[in-house]
Amino acid sequence: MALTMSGTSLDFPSRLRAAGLRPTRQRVALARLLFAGNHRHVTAEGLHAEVKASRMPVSLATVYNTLNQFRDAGLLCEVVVAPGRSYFDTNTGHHHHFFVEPDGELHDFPSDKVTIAGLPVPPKGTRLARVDVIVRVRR
Amino acid sequence: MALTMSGTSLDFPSRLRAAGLRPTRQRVALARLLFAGNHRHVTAEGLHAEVKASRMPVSLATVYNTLNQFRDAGLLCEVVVAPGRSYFDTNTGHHHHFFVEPDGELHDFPSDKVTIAGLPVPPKGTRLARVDVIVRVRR
DNA sequence: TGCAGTTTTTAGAATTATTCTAAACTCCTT
DNA sequence: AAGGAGTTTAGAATAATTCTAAAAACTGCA
Ligand SMILES: [Mn+2]
Ligand SMILES: [Mn+2]
Ligand SMILES: [Zn+2]
Ligand SMILES: [Zn+2]
Repeated sequence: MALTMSGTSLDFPSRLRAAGLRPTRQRVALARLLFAGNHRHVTAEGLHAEVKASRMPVSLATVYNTLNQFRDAGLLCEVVVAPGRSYFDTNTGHHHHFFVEPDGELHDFPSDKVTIAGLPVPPKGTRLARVDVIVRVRR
Repeated sequence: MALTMSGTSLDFPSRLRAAGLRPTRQRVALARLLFAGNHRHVTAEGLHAEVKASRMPVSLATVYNTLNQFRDAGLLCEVVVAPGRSYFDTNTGHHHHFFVEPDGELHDFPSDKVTIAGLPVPPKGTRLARVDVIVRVRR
């Protein structure tokens, strides 16, 4: 019995190939930082600082490229909470966020306990893509 | 009987003074564009383009300054929907938004018909500031 | 109405987050 | 191993926003 988390494996090269991405050293290094443990909310700068501290540094341009590719491949989603502050979120399931100001921390909360009733129908000619709820809290 | 909308006046100098801001020509011009009609969602660039088309152009720096001051004074609120895209909203009451991608249009919908139940309590040491709901729709 | 003092405006430089460019490098198939 | 497509990278470029500091305008008071 392999030591894996339910539903995910630590074989990042395979997971990247399955997502249609070549498992390069850089992408595997970033995938490990992102997907080896609990769900995370990272900024490009933050992830770059982390990977720079490792034995296998990656350029900032590659961090941006990779985060965008992971998002486009559905491995991440992007959460915009403040002007010029965009987080990449390893939790791609339905959930919502607490945003703690002024620290800028972002915390998940499950959407299955939350009920949103009475949403109006989308404007003519559009269809629903996603509902984001951001609960802004202050210290 | 004066020709005013319920609850607001078109005497922008007075409204600015009431908000603690000197009624300069630039601020009055921008206030007229923002508050003379229905509620609006504007970007700094968009508002700058509008005022440039008038007889009384205003520098882009002043548009930014003024939008930030109006927001700080409670005359506007700021809505962030996409990376690098922040809207200033003349509707400062409780309400939520449709965001139409890829156009970038933002539409209000009233929050009084919407019920959000089951929100978890804010993290220890924080208290609720605001709940933003963004309904993302696509053409 | 004229001044003085303060606030505001402005052009342009600076900053920040992000994307682009194009040359060097790596991965994968044969 | 070679070839070619895909990827990485440093550095330049772009876009949104803020900062700087000098000029202009507002306001209260003479
Ligand atoms: Mn992006
Ligand atoms: Mn701002
Ligand atoms: Zn999340
Ligand atoms: Zn609105």
